[in-house]
Amino acid sequence: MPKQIAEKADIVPQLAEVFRKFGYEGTSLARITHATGLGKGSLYHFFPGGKKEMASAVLSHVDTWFIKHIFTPLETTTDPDTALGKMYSDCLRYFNSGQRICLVGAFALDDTKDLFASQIQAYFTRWISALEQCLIAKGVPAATAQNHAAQIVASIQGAIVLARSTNNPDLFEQVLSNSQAWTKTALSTGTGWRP
Amino acid sequence: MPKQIAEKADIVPQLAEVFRKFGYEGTSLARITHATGLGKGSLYHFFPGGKKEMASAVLSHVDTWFIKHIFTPLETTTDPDTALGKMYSDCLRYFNSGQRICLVGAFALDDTKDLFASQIQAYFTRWISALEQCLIAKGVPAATAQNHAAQIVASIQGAIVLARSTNNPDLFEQVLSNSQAWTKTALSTGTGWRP
DNA sequence: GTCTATAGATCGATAGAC
DNA sequence: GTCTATCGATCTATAGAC
Repeated sequence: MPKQIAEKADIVPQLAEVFRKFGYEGTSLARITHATGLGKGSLYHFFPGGKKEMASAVLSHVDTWFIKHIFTPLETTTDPDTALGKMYSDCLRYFNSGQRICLVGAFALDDTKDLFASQIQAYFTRWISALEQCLIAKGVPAATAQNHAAQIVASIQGAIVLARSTNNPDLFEQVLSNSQAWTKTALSTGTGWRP
Repeated sequence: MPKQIAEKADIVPQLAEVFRKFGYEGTSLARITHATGLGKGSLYHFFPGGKKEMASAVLSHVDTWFIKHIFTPLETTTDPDTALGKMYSDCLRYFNSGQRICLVGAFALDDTKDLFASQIQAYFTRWISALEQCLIAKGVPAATAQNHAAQIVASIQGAIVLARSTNNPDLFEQVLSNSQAWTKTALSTGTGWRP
């Protein structure tokens, strides 16, 4: 018989989906109790800091996932092309072709940003930096690698917006596919890396 | 002496900044009354539909601005390069180097999207379509023009996220500058439009 | 056209029984 | 650890005086 006792590790992913769906302000404790099946008493037992601590735990959970599956592989790979391909395919699955938003990016777009500024900043600077290292390993000049890394991350974030707005997951895959092709072929054009 | 009577045309831009700052859910009527100096009675006089009608009016206002300054020039120009340059510079100013968000894009990232689905979809499909026409006029093959148009719009939307997240407006300008350079030079590389 | 007063619901958070 | 009951604040929206 399964234990009746909830665990933080089980709750956080459920919280994540609620925050994803309604945003930080739109997420009420009533919606959380409904989604998790836990009363407010239980929630405040796990998260004494209330809603803010719940959202912060979700951001940390997201960050941990990206560190493991995206950032570290990019930073430590000896096969940049494969690492890049893995990033694109992992992002495609994680963001479910743009139907699942990036919570960190969404929080950045209103004053929720101020509540979680350091977590949001750390996530994106790490992503861009990891990608930059991988591009340098691939042979991109160090002077422009950061530019291109930012370009790629921006494309992914924007692709989520477009796919949701137009209700067209194909648009997400299209933008990522273009971005990937551009990254892949840019080094083999004779004149070297171009913007 | 200026008339004491408020006009919708004066209120909507003020509403826009409130929705931009706090998002749809985070925008309360109390915050709106504070920002506009108008009581609830006045607000409901102009917007009988309440908060939802206010947000809808803001989206229409944004859409009208983009139709005039961005979409129509792209669609009707006989000088594609100049039109593209104007789009980039207008976006740079409008989004204030990423410090001012795209309200349409922000609304698309949570369930607010469902409330304004048709307005959000119309905005982005028009933007991509206008850009596609301009790229075709520039000589980009019709088969790939839509892809590249989506890529550019995604970059701009993502650049807002990045600039805000990293608290670095330079990143916005960097991504837009890269995107522009890529668009500008892609046709003059001998092998034609890539990727 | 603008205001205040207020309704009725819901908000985040707490207290205390079990 | 989980629940219900409840607090005070805030929410959107309305009513009605001026």
